[in-house]
Amino acid sequence: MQRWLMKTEPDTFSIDDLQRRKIEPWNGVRNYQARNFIRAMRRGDPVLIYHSSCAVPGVAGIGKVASAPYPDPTQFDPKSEYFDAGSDRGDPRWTLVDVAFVRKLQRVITLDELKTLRSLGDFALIRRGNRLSVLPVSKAQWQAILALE
DNA sequence: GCCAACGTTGGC
DNA sequence: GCCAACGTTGGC
Repeated sequence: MQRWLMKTEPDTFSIDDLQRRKIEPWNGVRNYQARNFIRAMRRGDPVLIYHSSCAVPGVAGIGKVASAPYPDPTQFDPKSEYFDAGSDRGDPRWTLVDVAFVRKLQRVITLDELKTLRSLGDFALIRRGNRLSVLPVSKAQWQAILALE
């Protein structure tokens, strides 16, 4: 089992939206490194849901991977903002998983707090200039983050 | 294959 | 809204 962190912009899709929907196809990831992490996901893997590009960026809740990785259908939909004319149906370029709601945190654990957590070690989320929207979280990092709740 | 231009992400 | 970081594109 591996642990992950997935970013979402709460103005577009927040932890509350995930709670209402219960399960959501996590479409629109269009970065090869993030895609490769998605392809390594397995059903049941725990996921930190992170709110980005908002007033208080931080970890807002917990989800879990609820499907095997499969081709992101939006890449073949010309009407979708995620359409990719270069993707081949025989060998789709972009992959997603379904993410299920597990719980909201009692409070958002902010990026500011995470930056001060020495125990996180080298963590991609708090590296300067980081833009990865899907990244792995070690067991130690997972526990250190949730200990702040 | 290099690299300048351009686009996107995301914190502030 | 600004801008640093960095990925992608395309001319050469």
